Amino acid sequence: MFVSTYESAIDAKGRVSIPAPFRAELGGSTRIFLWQALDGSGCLEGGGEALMAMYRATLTRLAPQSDVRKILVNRIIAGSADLKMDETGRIKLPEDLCKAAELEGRIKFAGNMDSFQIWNPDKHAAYNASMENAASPEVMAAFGRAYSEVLHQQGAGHYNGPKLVEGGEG
Amino acid sequence: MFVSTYESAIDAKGRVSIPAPFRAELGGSTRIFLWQALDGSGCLEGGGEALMAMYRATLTRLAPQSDVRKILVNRIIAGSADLKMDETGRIKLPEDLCKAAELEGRIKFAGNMDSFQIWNPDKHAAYNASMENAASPEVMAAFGRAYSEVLHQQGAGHYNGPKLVEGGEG
DNA sequence: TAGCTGCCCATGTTATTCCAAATTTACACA
DNA sequence: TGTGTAAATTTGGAATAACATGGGCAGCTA
Repeated sequence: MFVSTYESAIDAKGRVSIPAPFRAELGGSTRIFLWQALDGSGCLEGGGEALMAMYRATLTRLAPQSDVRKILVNRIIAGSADLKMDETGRIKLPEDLCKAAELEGRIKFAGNMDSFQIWNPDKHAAYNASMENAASPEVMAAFGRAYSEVLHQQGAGHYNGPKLVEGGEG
Repeated sequence: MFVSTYESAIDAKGRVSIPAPFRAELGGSTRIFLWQALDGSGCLEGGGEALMAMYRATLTRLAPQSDVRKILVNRIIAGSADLKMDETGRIKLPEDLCKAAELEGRIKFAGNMDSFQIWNPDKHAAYNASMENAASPEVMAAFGRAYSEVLHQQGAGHYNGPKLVEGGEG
C-alpha cells in the first residue's frame, strides 16, 4: 500500500527520484504508469504494473462500446505515460504531464492506497488545508459505520481485534 | 488491544521508545504508522500493519470519489508517517508531526483499543481532567445498552458470564 | 551537429544498524 | 516482608548502510 507523503526534486534533466518506500511497493518492477487524475484536482496519479493489471481487469468488465469504458480507457490507458525507472530509482517526467500538473522544481508524492499522486507542493498544501477541518461528525460517523462492517465481516460477530487482511504484499 | 498509559522521552535525535506492552501488541511487526488524530484533540494516533490493513479495507468500502473517502484517505493514508522500529523498539518521530502535536522532551502513550495515541503530557492531563466528571447518567445508560446488546449477541440470549473475546493475541 | 536518452559513477546527507551502558522491573529466596 | 540476583527495558552514542541528487559519457535521433 502506498502510504505517507514524500518530497522530491526535479533535476536539470527532468528526472525525479521515486521515494524508496514507494519503490518497494512496486515489488521489484521498474515500470511506472502516470496519468492526470480524473477528479480534476490537478495532480498526477500513478502506479505500477499491479495497479495497471487491476485497471485492465476492471475496464474489461465494462460494456465494450459504452461511453463509460471509452472515457476511462481514453483517460487512463491512452492518457498514461509508460515509464521505466533507471537503476537509481528515477523516472523522467513527460513534459505534457508536468505542464498539466504545473510541476517544476520540487514536487510531492502522496500515497493513495493502491496508487500514488504527484503534486505541485503549493497545490498539495492548499488541498491539505481544505481537508484540515473536514473531518466533521458526519465524516467520522461514516467511517465508524464502515469500520464496524469490516469488523463484523472479519470476526463473524465476535470482535477479535484487527486482523491482517492484506494480500501478498511484501 | 492497546491498553493503559505510559510515559516516554524523546532523545536528542528525535527517537522514542515504544512501550514494551504496545510493542507486543504489534505482533512482531516493526512497522508503525502515525498520523494526526482526526478529532482535533491535537494528539497523534498510531498503529501497526494490522490496523492499517483494517483501515484500507474500511476506506475501500466507501464510494471512490466521495468527499468522505477523499478526506479520510488524505488524513490517514497520505497524512501518515510510515516508520520502522529499530531493534530496541524505537522510532524516529517526524518533525512535522512533533510540531503539530507539540511534542518535545517527554510524551505520553495512551492506549485506544485498536490504536494508540501520543500526547503532549500537559495536553493529556487537561484531556483527562475534562473526562473526570463526564461519566453522566446518560453516558452510563448508553454504555449499558451497548453492553447488553453484546451480551445477547454472544450468549444467544443466555448470559453465562463474561467470555474472553480476544483472539490469539500475546 | 545538437539535443535527447539511457547508463554509469561520485558525493553529501540522512537514516538505520549496531554496540554498550544505565535503569527499571520481575522473581526467588531468606 | 525485605533483599539479592537475573532479566528485560530504556537510554546514549558511534559505525554503517541507504538514499537522493549531481554530473559524465556513449549512443541514438532528428
